Amino acid sequence: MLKKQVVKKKGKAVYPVSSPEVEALVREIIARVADKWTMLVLEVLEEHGVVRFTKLAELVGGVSQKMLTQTLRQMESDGLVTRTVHPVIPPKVEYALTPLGESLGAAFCGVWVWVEAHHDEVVRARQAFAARS
Amino acid sequence: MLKKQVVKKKGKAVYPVSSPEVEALVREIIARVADKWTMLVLEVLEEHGVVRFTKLAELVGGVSQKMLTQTLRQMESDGLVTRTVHPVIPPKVEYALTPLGESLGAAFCGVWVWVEAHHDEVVRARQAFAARS
DNA sequence: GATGCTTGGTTACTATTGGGAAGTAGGCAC
DNA sequence: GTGCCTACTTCCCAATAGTAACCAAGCATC
Repeated sequence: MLKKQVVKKKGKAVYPVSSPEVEALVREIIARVADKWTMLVLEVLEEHGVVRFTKLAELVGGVSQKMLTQTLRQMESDGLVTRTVHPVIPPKVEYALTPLGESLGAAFCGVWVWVEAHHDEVVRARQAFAARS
Repeated sequence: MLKKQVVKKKGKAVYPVSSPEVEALVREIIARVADKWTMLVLEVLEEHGVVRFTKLAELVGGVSQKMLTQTLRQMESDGLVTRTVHPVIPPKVEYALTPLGESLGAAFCGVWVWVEAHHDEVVRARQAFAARS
C-alpha cells in the first residue's frame, strides 16, 4: 500500500526509471536482509541495545557461533551494526545497531506485527491444506 | 517503534506472556517469510495480481522452476496464495494473493521502501568497511 | 609452573539446501 | 509421427548451513 504509492511516485511517469544496476543492487540487498538470522539479530539488538556476543547468541537462540559471526560481519559491513572490541582478557566484544540498522529494524516491525497477529490463520491454512492433499 | 508499542501492550504487564509454543511458531513463520524468493514472489503478485507460472518466473527473475514451485507450494499451504489449475492442454495455472497474502505484502512494504531509500548508504558502508579491513 | 577457566572466535567435517538441466504429461498442429 | 506447449518433477552437482572441536591469551588455582 505505502510501497505502491512510493513506487508510483518514483516510477516511469515522474522520474527516469531506475537503472538496471540499481535494480540489481536493491534485489541483492533484499536477498541479504530477507534472511532469518539477520532479522532475528536485528530484533534482539533493537530490544536489548548493546549486547555481547555470547549473550546475543542465547537471545537469538538456536544460532551456531559460525552463523552468528557471519551474520554480524555482514551486518557490520552493510553499516547496520557496530562492533566494539574491548582489548581485555577474556575478550569482550559489544554489538549495537547503527542508526541505519535501527531504521531497518523499524521497517521490519510491520512484519513482526503481522506474524504475531496472523500466526493462527497460518496454522489454520496449513491444516486445511494438509486436509485437502 | 510501532512494534515495540505493540509488544509492550501485549507484554507481561497486561496479558499473560505468550507461551513457548507460540514463540516457536512465530519464529518458525518468521524463518519462512524472511526468505528471498517468498519476498520477491509476494512483491510480484502484489503488483501484477493474477499471474501464471511461467510469467511469474520471468517477473521474479533468476529463480529456478524448482524453487519457484517449492516457494509457491509453501505459500499456498500457509494461506498466502491461491493456486488455480485450469484443466486444459497445455496446462494453465494461475497464482494470486489471498487477503492474508496481501496483508503480508503490505507489512513488507516498509522493507522495500527502506531498501529503495537507503541502498546508497549500504554501498558507502560496504566501501568504508572494505577500506578499513 | 602446569592446568583450567574465560570469551569470541576459526576450522574441518558433514548434512542439508539450492541451482541447472533434462525428463514428463498429454493433447493439438503439422 | 514429430514437435510444441506449459507446468511441473527428477537427477546430479555445487554451495551453504550446522556440529563439534580447536585456538588465543592472560589470570586464578593447585
